[in-house]
Amino acid sequence: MQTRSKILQATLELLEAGEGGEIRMGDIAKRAGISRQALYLHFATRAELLVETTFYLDELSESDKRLEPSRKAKTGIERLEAFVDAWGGYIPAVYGPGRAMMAMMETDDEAAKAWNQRMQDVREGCEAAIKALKKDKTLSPAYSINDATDLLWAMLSVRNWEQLIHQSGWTQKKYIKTMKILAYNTFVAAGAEISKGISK
Amino acid sequence: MQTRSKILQATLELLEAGEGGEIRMGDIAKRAGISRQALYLHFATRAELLVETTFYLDELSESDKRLEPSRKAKTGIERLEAFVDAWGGYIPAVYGPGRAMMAMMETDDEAAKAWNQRMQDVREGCEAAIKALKKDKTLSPAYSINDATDLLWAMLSVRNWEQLIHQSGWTQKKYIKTMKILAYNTFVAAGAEISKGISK
DNA sequence: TTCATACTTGACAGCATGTCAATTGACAAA
DNA sequence: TTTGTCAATTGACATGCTGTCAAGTATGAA
Repeated sequence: MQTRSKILQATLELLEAGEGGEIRMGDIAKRAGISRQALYLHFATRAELLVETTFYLDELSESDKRLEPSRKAKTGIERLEAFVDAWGGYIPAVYGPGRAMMAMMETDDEAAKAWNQRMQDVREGCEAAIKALKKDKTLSPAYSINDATDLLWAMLSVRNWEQLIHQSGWTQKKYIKTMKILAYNTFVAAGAEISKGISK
Repeated sequence: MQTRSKILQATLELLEAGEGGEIRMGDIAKRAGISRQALYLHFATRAELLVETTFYLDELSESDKRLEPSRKAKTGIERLEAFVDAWGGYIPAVYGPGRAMMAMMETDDEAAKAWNQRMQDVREGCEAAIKALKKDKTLSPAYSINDATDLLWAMLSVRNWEQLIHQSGWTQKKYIKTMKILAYNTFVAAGAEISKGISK
């Protein structure tokens, strides 16, 4: 049972560092200090290994704890901001495995389903924030709940993060700060009281 | 010289239809009605073929003509809207080849450079629109020119379109309409006169 | 001592890209 | 008519990856 963890750990490390190109099964084996075949004793396919790696990552980083402030928020505005903080702050960690999974989506149905499931969870977070705004009557009248959810989901997508960080060279801090402003300006109805978190 | 066109046409057709998985060199050859090896007589690598296909597509759809209304716009606000119309309307056509190119970016430097170059062109379009707003003093004070450009670029990215159309199931019409509203609300300073184009 | 379990070693099939060499067929110029 | 060139064909092959298979090894428990 220890080998399994060694494999997952090695996979994670390679994916996080992984600038140049694809990570091969052989690379992971080497890093974990075992034979390539031993990988297949624990994970039937590359896709399965990647999926399990994302679950492993969730355990490691206690991803549900990150969402606590968002769930505890009193107002819709606070909830929106807390969610941007929580998920936006988690993206850098998911990005390694996520990139690999997204690359596999073209060819591998298994991987596609797994990744889409995880992204659906994020959508639910978006929806909860939007609904909290709606409940407070601070949701902008420009969008329905569904449209606002879709839009927020797209804004906070891994691809969008990738674009801003890697193509535009933004820092993580700038990303969070700007996404908060953007989310606020987009979804909070004009005239709603200004949240303290948004200062400047 | 005719074979070359047949190849490019076949590639385009396959990429446009291409729902299921990757398009192989053999598939393209079959579709074009020639041998797989003949492809390599015209294009050294798969990456090169894809790059040339995007240029071919530009010719076919007279992509520069699409941008004319944007360049001719009198006000910054009009220019922003026209640009969203032009590029947003072109995305469905680029998406087929684009998806293939983006998938190759992980592994192929050549493809990555070519696609990034094309996306850089889009960025210039974004920048021009933002600068036009700035010139009119209708750019929202929340963002610098660079940040606004990066943000608009991300909003109008192919990935964002993909997310909204394929994950959220939006129609193209809804996409254009909503992106216009979003761009307007985000980048146009409060108090600036309302453009006719944005009506409902 | 015996047996099961986890791992290793090495070979191999499948499948894609890209290369190479020999051949065919058409068309043009001497 | 002959010769040369050019585009395309055919078929074999190297490479590099994933995933499979079979046989062997080490460790620890019964």
